[in-house]
Amino acid sequence: MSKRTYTYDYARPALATDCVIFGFDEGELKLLLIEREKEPFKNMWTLPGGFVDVKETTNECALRILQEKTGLKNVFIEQLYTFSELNRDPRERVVAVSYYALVNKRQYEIVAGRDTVSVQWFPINDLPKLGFDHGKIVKLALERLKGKVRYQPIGFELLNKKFTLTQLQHLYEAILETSIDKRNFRKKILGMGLLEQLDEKEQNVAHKAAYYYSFDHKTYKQLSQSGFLFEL
Amino acid sequence: MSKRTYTYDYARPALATDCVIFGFDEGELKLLLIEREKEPFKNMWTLPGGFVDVKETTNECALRILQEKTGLKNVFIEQLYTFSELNRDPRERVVAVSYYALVNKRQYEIVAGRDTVSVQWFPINDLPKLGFDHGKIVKLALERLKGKVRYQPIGFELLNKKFTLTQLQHLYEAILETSIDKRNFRKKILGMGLLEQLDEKEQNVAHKAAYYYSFDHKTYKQLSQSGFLFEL
DNA sequence: CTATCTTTGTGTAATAATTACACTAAGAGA
DNA sequence: TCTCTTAGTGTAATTATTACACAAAGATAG
Repeated sequence: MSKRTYTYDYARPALATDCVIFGFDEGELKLLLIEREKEPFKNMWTLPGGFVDVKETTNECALRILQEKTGLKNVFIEQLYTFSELNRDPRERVVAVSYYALVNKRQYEIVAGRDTVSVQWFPINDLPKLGFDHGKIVKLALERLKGKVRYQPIGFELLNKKFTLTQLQHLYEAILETSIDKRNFRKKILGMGLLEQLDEKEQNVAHKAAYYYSFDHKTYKQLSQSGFLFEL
Repeated sequence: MSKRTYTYDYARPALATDCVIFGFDEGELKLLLIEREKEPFKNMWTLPGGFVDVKETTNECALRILQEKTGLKNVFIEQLYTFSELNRDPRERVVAVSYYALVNKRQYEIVAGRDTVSVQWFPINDLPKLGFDHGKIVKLALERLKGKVRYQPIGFELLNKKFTLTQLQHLYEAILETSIDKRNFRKKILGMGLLEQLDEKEQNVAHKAAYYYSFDHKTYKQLSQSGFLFEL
């Protein structure tokens, strides 16, 4: 492939995306980080990120890089914030559009891809020091997740399609960092009429088996169009 | 000034900012638009926007362009969303970081600046057709404003430092597109303890004069740090 | 100077939402 | 069959939200 260059009348910042990937496991919120293979921040942990191609949207870029570097595909992402401080990348001026992803950990194989030494889930309360300004991005993503999870049913992206009410409660407790009364939680979440109780129960548990439920996306879509607000 | 050019190994999108400017007057929410002097969209109404200089943050860029094109300075802005669709600008690939601004209309002189034929306030319910994808940006900004105004005291940016409770109520009614009960509104907003009643009343009104109030930013800061949530 | 007009400023009762709280049922394993 | 663990359930007390009407102020017009 022949090398070519691109010339403009004015200097342009490079444009990149970075992605904060949330998972949920063992009652804990986790973050997927990658260990960099190259400078800068070689062998340090960072968010997966990379440069935006001139023929893709930032959304497409975030999804592509997620797959290239971690093996994740078809995940739920939302734009978070655009970071444009002048020295956030030591190489040159890079403006980063950040995203957060909510991933069902069990559903995917994690693979260290291009430019990455390794990929690993970290508990949110035990993160390593991150390269670039990624600590700041993670902080903002957490705040956003906490705010959003209360009035939009996005938490379900972190669980299996079928889940028990206790799993769902633990998820909310982990994200919101509170404890929730079991009876009140069930009353409220079932009262919205958005969970469907399945005929199936947990298996291989050494105690009373819980029913599985699934989130009814179709009904939610209808209701939210007619002004209904999901609110926990 | 000699012309020079900038060369990179990979093609880069141009980076710009666009700003949705909200004002409030005569009980109505308004938007400040500019009429473009040049192609594309010559003589059409658009949001004030322009390209990011390689030595400024997008925040700085939005503030600079606001001043250059409309004369507004020192205004409250917040980042909204980054738009990166491939054909949003007919000239070339432009990624735009959008902002919204809340402006006290009375406090500033509006001046048509660089590249602008004229600048004008439009009622939010009677906007002209906008150039680029700016209609979409305005729609998102409105949604964001509606959501945010309920749990952050940002509405005050649209009013004078001293305002009457009726003015404040009308502001909320305009943004949220509802009507609010006067007594319940006052009970709630005064109950938060964030408004200070001044010794001054309205003047030159042909009816009972209302007391002026001001928002106590200092107390709000303290309270919000200790977990208090403004919520209307 | 009196009557009229407009808007301010105020309280209470009815209803709805949220919180606090404890025991039985199921089922695996010892 | 006993023990252990978690599932699943209702009610009363408290708090928040809603609905609603009239006297007081002050300018203006006659």
